Amino acid sequence: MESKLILYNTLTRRKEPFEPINPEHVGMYVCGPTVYGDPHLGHARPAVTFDLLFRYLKASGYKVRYVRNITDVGHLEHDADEGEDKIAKKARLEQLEPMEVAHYYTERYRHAMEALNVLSPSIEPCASGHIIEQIEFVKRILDAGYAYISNGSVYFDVEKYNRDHHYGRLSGRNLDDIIENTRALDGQEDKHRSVDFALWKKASPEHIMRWPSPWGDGFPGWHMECSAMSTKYLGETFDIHGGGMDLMFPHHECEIAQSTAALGHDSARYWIHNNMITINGQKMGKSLGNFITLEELFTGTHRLLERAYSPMTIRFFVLQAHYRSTLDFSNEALQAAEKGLDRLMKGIETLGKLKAAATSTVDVAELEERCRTAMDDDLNSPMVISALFDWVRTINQIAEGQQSITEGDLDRLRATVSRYAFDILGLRDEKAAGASGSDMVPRLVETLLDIRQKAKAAKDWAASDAIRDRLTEIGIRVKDRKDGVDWEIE
RNA sequence: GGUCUGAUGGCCGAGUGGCUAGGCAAAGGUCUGCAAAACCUUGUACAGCGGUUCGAGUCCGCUUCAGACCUCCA
Repeated sequence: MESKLILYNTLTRRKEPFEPINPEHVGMYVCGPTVYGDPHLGHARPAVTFDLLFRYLKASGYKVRYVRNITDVGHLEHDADEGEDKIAKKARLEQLEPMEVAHYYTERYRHAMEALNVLSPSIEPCASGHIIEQIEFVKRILDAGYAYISNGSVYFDVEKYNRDHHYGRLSGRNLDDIIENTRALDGQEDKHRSVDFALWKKASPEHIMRWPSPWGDGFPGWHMECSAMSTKYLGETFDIHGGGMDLMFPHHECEIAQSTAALGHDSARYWIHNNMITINGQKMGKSLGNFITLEELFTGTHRLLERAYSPMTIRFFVLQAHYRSTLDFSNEALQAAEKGLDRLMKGIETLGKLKAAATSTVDVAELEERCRTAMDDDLNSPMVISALFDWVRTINQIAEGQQSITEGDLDRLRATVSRYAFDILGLRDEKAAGASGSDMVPRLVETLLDIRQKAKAAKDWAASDAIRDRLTEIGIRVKDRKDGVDWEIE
């Protein structure tokens, strides 16, 4: 397994060569969605980013076990309704069983992911299905002496932990700063200190989602599921832990503390964080009221949207920026992405129709080399796209007869383009996919074009143009080449 | 206030010491019976000031501005 992949590790704040624990296998855990609302543009970023990593690792020959959780237990709601679980709250408002809500939004999430051509992870565990594992994990932390029981809840003793380890090493904080700057919240009188966080929370009588535990009826704290489920499916040490940058603190910091307390060491070796999507330079967020759901994006039904954008446009838009940069949303940027993607897909269609020649004037190996180097350098998908665009130009030049390519080179070029555009970037030719199923249309078009060619040969421009105009009307663009005619669906 | 990012041409967005990123938009041209498509050409972009260096968008310092996290958040 020869790989030169370099990944930026948030833990060390630098790019490091990726070396899996087991040379053949990679274990990867990514924080998935909380299923109490529709998936939005923000969900697309980590989903596509880690899909890219998943795809690239697989394409590089690794056997990858990719675990992405579904948070269906809900987190605590601190603002309006004290201590009420988010999903329970939603359920109460919509008069549904909490699991009904979770199931509904899980399905919505999966459909959106499918539309974005995000591969299904190897395992998609939900928190509610792993209560036992979470209770066991809490017990281990208690046994290790880094937690305390208080009035039916279990809290992590951050101060004690920090005496033996460094609480804040992922996010670059130290405990004194955190203590100084932590806002005092209501309803936390059971905690010894404000920085302590809940491992298990006692359920109030009206709390719907509850499970029995050694400490009484309650529910797991919101950092617990990731520690418990990653350990269960990937082991006590695994390769990659991913998620959005906003989860770095406190979520991932607490995960590290929990694992270190229970296991004696951090479980993940490479911590990878994707940056946020912004709207007019501002973070997209529920509280800001400026978030756009994926459904709204696909249908164009949001006041900020000039029109609908296809799932592939969104995917391409995300891939055109490096995952560690913020990506600013705008109609203009999305429309540019849409046109760019169109150009790329048309280039690939043209590639499929190229004819081989006796000699090559192009260096096919260059593309593979550029793409691999770019991906190896911390998943630089914009550079891959840039290389592909350069080759679209070359492909068009070949189609125009300005350059030539041999049969062998053509095969290699097709394989490389397909590998990077489809297998690794995960793009999909939506138009071609929509038109497939029957070859009636192509045959019909070609028949008409044959007639037109005869008319052209006879200089019957009226007939020739009539055929072309009628085809244009129904969305088929006729392209006269040097040595014949080509066409494409508009 | 603490911690941490970032500021690139009309727009989006790569690039971390010297070599054209790329896309979109714009202008001119080529090809064509006319178109379309495609191709070619065109932009003295790196927030400001100072420093290091033979050489800086790229390193260092300061300034200004913006954003994120510190509270649920992808």
